[in-house]
Amino acid sequence: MENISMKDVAQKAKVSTATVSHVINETRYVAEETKKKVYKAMKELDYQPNSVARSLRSRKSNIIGLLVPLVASDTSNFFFMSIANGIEQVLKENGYNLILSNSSEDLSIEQDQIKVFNSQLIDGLIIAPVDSQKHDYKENLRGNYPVVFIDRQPKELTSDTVLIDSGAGTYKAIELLISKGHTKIGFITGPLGITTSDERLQAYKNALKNNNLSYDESLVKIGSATFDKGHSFTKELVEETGATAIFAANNIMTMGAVHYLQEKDIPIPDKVAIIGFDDYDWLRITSPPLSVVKQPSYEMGKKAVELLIKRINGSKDPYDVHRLPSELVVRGSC
Amino acid sequence: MENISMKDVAQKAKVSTATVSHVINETRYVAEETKKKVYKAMKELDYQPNSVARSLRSRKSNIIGLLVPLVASDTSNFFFMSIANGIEQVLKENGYNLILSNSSEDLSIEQDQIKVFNSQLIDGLIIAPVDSQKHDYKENLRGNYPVVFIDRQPKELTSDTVLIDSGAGTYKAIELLISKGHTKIGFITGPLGITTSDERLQAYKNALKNNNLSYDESLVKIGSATFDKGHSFTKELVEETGATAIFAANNIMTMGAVHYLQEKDIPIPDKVAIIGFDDYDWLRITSPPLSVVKQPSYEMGKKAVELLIKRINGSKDPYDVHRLPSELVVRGSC
DNA sequence: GTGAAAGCGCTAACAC
DNA sequence: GTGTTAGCGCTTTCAC
Repeated sequence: MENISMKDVAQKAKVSTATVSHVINETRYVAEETKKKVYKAMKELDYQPNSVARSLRSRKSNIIGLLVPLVASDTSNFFFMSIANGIEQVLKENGYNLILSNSSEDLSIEQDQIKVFNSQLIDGLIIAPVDSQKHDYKENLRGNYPVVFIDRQPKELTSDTVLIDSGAGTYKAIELLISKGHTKIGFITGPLGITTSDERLQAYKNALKNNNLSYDESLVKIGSATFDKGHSFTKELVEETGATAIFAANNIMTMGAVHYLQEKDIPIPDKVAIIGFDDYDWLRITSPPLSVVKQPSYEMGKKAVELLIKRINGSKDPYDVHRLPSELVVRGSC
Repeated sequence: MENISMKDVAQKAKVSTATVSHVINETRYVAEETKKKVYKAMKELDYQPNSVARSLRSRKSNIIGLLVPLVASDTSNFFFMSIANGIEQVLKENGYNLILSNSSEDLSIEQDQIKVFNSQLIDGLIIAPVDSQKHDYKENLRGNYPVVFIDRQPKELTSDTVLIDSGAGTYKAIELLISKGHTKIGFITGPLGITTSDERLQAYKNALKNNNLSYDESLVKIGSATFDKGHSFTKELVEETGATAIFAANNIMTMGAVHYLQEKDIPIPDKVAIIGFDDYDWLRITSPPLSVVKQPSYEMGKKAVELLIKRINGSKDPYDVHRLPSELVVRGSC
């Protein structure tokens, strides 16, 4: 199939390409009669505007990049995919499209993907950085497009950032467990060094301190964020450390923890209470239904898009960090 | 920040833009000395090639579109997101990028999104069509890029198609239930008319027939694919129709069904056996762990990409329908 | 072994 | 109200 260009339309409608362009973009007045001719020619030729040429000329692609750290495991992706979904929705309403890209939680892959984005393809980037604390993103992110960081706070404030205050939800969860009389509360987390993990552990410590409980290192288990680690950490905490309550600081380890308790027929919450992280439908089907700290992922995506579009439209406001509240959802497991 | 173009690099390196281009793309011989000069200039200027200009000129964007029908509910997306993940992975290995787009399971939104793609932006499209049986995609999909259909078979074979033979897994599941002595097997499904649902229902009927069980319409519940429908259908089947086994034909209704059984403390599988659809980590945490029909979503994404890239590279083979096998994973719930 | 220059399809400044 | 035309940054043909 041959490609129809604006020139073809212009010829057929007996007008100039400028007129065709202005009809399409409604960017200057065109007489009704002329418009009609142009529309007719477009229809007859089945004209499809070439968005690449348009982007080149207008220096605007209407495409937004999203770079998230998905790992192979089936479940850890839910959170970011949920965000992606929210972002996609809001972008569409604003006439933008989404390029989804995956850093696989690997810094060098992330840098490669950023290089792809730097080649003038996108109007803006939303990124959940792999290594927000040690790595300096200023060096890589020097494409001439605005950037919004999500979920993890970069060490320097060089862009707008949207975070979830997961500390607050964690703090409430731990306090709830304490109020129910638990003194040995196990804390299971993925690797430290990303802001979300650090924040949750800090909230755990604070809650203990403010309630006159001493911090016991043996109750804190740190390892890769996997189902199996969630499982084995819970086993250790319950069997060896004598924990009567478990807090899991991410969704996949939550599942591993629940799995262990159900497998051993340990009564929840009578023998061991548990509070998990992230709220998904599947948590409703455990028995009893799981209490969780819920993160507003959709809202985070939405907020990120709003900030990004504001920047694309030229805002020069000082960079801002937005914190969305996390919420403690109390169900039967504690 | 000013934009550095190839011209700047050429000037700095005292060569022509042609040479710079050939150095970057390794598309004709360039003397080592010259190459070095060019690389040096690129580095010093921090040159980022403009992929939009490249696409315009070379008529190749290295971008693939993916159009999937996600709906708002948190869980129904897992399947397609899992596919997206697989696709993204394989594309990256081949130097392509992914534009993710969402039809929201709505035909008119889908057509709008296809129009966006038709504007010469993408080199190929992978689509899980909303309405594969009634709607004729030939009319919309006339961009000059190859297309691969996934998950749902379009009524006419106008493109390569990758499907999962979910009928085979369903058949095995129903036969297993029959072999355990069940004669009243409830079947819960989302709306018919999409090939996957139709295929699963047909397999159910076939399994009954081949085992000399009569088909009882009151055991088949058809409705929107939601958690709550899965819940209420199961309730009706167990309380009113007297079903002793449940087969749920998609993942979200599976969850609703399990939720009902656990809520009512109905012993699984002693009182009611259940087999669900799609295999995710969270199914391991139900008690007992759920038996499911597992779909190879990653493999489907991978196969779709392979077919698409073959077409992009000019293959003129006749269109092909690939069927990937589904698998019955037997755990404790039946 | 390298350069000059046309042109991909569009937008927008300038002209009338 | 509309047309002419330069040029976005790159690839590629033709020339030497």
